[in-house]
Amino acid sequence: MTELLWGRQQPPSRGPKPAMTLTGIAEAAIRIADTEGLDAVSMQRVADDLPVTKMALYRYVPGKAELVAVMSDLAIGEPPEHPGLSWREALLAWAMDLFEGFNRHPWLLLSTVGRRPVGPNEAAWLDRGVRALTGSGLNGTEQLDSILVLSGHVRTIALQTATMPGGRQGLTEEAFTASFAGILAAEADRFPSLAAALRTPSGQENQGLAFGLDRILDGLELLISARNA
Amino acid sequence: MTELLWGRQQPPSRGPKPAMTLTGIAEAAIRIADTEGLDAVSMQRVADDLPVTKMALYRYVPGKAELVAVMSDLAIGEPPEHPGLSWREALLAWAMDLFEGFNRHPWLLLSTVGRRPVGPNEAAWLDRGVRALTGSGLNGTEQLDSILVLSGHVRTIALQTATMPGGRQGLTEEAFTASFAGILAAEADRFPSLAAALRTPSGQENQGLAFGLDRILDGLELLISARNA
DNA sequence: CGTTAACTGTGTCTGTCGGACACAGTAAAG
DNA sequence: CTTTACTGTGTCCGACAGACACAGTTAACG
Repeated sequence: MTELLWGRQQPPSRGPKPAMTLTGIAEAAIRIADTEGLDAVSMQRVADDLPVTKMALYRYVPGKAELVAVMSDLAIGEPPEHPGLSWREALLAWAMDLFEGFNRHPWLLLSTVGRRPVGPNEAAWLDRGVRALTGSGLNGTEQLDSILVLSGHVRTIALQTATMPGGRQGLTEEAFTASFAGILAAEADRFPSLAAALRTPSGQENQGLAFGLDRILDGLELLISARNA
Repeated sequence: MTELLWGRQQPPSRGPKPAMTLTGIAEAAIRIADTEGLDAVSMQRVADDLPVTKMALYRYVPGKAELVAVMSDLAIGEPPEHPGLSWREALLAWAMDLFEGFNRHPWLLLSTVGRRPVGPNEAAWLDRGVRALTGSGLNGTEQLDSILVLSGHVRTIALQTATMPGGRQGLTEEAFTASFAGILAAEADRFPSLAAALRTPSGQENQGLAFGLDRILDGLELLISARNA
């Protein structure tokens, strides 16, 4: 798995030249996932697009899980550079870039859940995040935990706002809030606090993202200030 | 879907008495998911455990997605009560309870991703969370966004630490960090900040959970203090 | 320059999955 | 006692991941 992700495969000397490349296969899979959703990515479907038979793919990829891992790392790509920013500005830009990446490929929210091998691009993202906190007074574990909180929040908001192609996410944002409001109007007495909170008009777009990032960064700033005092 | 979740189904008058109940089916599915993982929950598998034929289940549930929704809401259960706490203590307890719930049923981390209909128990959790912030000076949207940040962080940490039965999560925590460290040792020059951060010894268990919760709650306290000033 | 060995792409097959559909048995309403 | 609605069941289908054997192709080696 890690060998595939990091490109640690020596090219074979004998035998016919491979007609495809691993990245080519992954790019085809990404194209399908972008337009039709992650559920539409099957070995058969990817093979049809290349076009090649399904079993030919297994010469390049041990299984579907590995293909998803490769296409995920390829899709997130390298993190953008933002030189000359303070740690707070850099972390904010990092989080917004990550949010944009999740919006560009919403299926990443589904394919990158749980413990899994880290690919080179994901490692680069982690490196960029940690780099913003070097010299802040936080130790390495705290630096990693900080960007974990940030990325977790970005994921949370992206999952709520993203629209998945292919109907994996059956409800649109409006349908969701509408059905939620309807249920809660009928059961408002059972959930008084929640019903009251839902009565206040929601703010602008992506308010939840900015709100959480501001709170997290405020909390980090408090800790960093205490460390440097 | 919502009708099922909220028990809005009038019992039929004519015909034979149903031999099963929706909750009985969901409990069987929960038992399977707890011991063998979410992937082991198939219509056939649930039917075999009851025991009944697969198609009999479709008399109670329109499809598998609905079954998963029902079993998820049933598994998370009602939130524990913690009377007489400050808003910060109450939110902390709420987050820890949620973390415990995710640890009791790790498959909830997989079955409750993305926009989906809210069940009665999940609504109760939201209500308890929001209740802690009533009277804090935050408006309804901010209250909801606050518990969203907290629950998102709990999810993030639970996903990293939880061990899924059935091998859905192929890597143990040790195997993951070991492979990660191995890769990064070989490519330390490409990711210097990340490599440096990983060199510091990791702290005690669940440090990431406490770290993030402290930062988020600190940030919230800052905002609440500003509002009340 | 042949021979051989390794590698490629392919076709066939199996087991599992969710789900559609028709059918027979059963129990309550009229 | 008939009708009607509901139950559980058996059969069937298409899609899926993947195992396996096989034929064609190309580079290394004698």
